Amino acid sequence: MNATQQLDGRSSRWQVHREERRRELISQSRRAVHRLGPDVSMEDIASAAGTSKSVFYRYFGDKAGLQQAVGEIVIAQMQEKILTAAKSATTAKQGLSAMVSAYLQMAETSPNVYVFVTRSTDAAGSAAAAGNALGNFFDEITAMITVPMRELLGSADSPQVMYWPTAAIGLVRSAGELWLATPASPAKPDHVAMAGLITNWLTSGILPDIAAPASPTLTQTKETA
Amino acid sequence: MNATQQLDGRSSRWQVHREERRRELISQSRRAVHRLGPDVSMEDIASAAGTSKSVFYRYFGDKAGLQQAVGEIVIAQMQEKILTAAKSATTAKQGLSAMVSAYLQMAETSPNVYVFVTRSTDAAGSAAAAGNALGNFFDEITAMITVPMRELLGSADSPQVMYWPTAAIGLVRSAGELWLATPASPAKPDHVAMAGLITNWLTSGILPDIAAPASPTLTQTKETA
DNA sequence: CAAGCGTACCTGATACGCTGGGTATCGTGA
DNA sequence: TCACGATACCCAGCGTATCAGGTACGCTTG
Repeated sequence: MNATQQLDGRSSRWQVHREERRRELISQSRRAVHRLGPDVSMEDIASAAGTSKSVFYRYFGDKAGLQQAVGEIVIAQMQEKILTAAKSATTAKQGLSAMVSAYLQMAETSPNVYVFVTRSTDAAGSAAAAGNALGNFFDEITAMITVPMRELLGSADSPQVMYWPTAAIGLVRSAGELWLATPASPAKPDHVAMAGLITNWLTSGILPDIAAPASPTLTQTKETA
Repeated sequence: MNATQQLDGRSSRWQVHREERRRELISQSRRAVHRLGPDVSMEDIASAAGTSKSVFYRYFGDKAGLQQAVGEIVIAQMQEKILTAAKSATTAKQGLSAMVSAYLQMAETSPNVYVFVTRSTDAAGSAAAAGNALGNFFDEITAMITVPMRELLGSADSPQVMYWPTAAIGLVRSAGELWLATPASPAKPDHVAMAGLITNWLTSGILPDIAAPASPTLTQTKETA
């Protein structure tokens, strides 16, 4: 019971060390995944970090914990970028565009880390848990949409607030991953153009593109305007 | 060289049997996954089908092969439902709505099978292959949107045709899985309402819901009208 | 033409290798 | 003494190898 006190010098001495070490382990993991791919084993991650598995299991519990820890770092960096962009944004659409752009940039920075962080690691069980515990990674991103949207709409439990943020993330994710996997070519949109396309699809849907079969340049212009 | 002929009756006599058996194994697998969850081992599937692993590996190569085989059956059933609904559809939006509805119904029929079929089984490797080889399951569904869309727009390689179908599937998938995982409550939209919401988001985006914070009923009406 | 043997292929089962996640044991340093 | 960290270990699960049957086909031969 006195263990809850944590006032023992022999305990508190480790606190700072643990936090520091944890950050270091996460950073090393990120590098290892970036180099070795999203399917790295815990053992390979550990040895790439110059230590052994037991350390990682002590710090993160299991592999899902490590994925989540790395994911939080990645999200934090993304969030930072979004917040600076949001300062100059006036409309909700501009804020959304900033998020899409940040998402693409995150995935682009290291596809391996992106996949690693994104995979849900099952962990859950039989039924439809796949949708619910969607890895906690997307949950955090979803919250970044849900919160502003809720105060924009007022109603807290409308189907829009309940489902649209998740739906939007799904669209961004799918389109982004395909874009990421597409080999470079003249036809491939660049980062900005892709973010514009996606943002327009989210806000206005596909009908405008059907009604007026505009050139991609036109569509892109519509976004930046 | 005469081995390429393959006219030997000792070989050909198995053709019909193999096809029949294969269908039976897929059907048994579907049942087994439905009962035992999406994480069933090959051994459990085999014993549930009254046989042993070796048969399954002979017929499907590996687990990914089995997943794909089951997936094709599921897609075929879904496609059948869509085609009948598409006969009475006149606008592209109605066709889209039919697809969304069919997708939701498919997932709803057996969440376990849905998850089993949906999971990509990695199989791919290091880089951004996750987006490209998205399991072949979503690829087939994507094609169901791409083909009509291409002839509607004319241009075959516009970014819209390249990316929107995948993006749309991503939206449907995310929203559908969250909807599936949501416990039943008065606030939860039913099948039809959810399909209407999703279809509207795909065609018109979220702006209409923001500009006029309509009640869900209104939004739903807009779709059925 | 018909009996019979060899052939091609399928079936189902068990045993095994291997990888990878997660745990328990034990030595070590402040 | 206590947390740390490395090694050894366990276990599940995928995929492979091997083996003993079983049955229709087809070619040969009397």
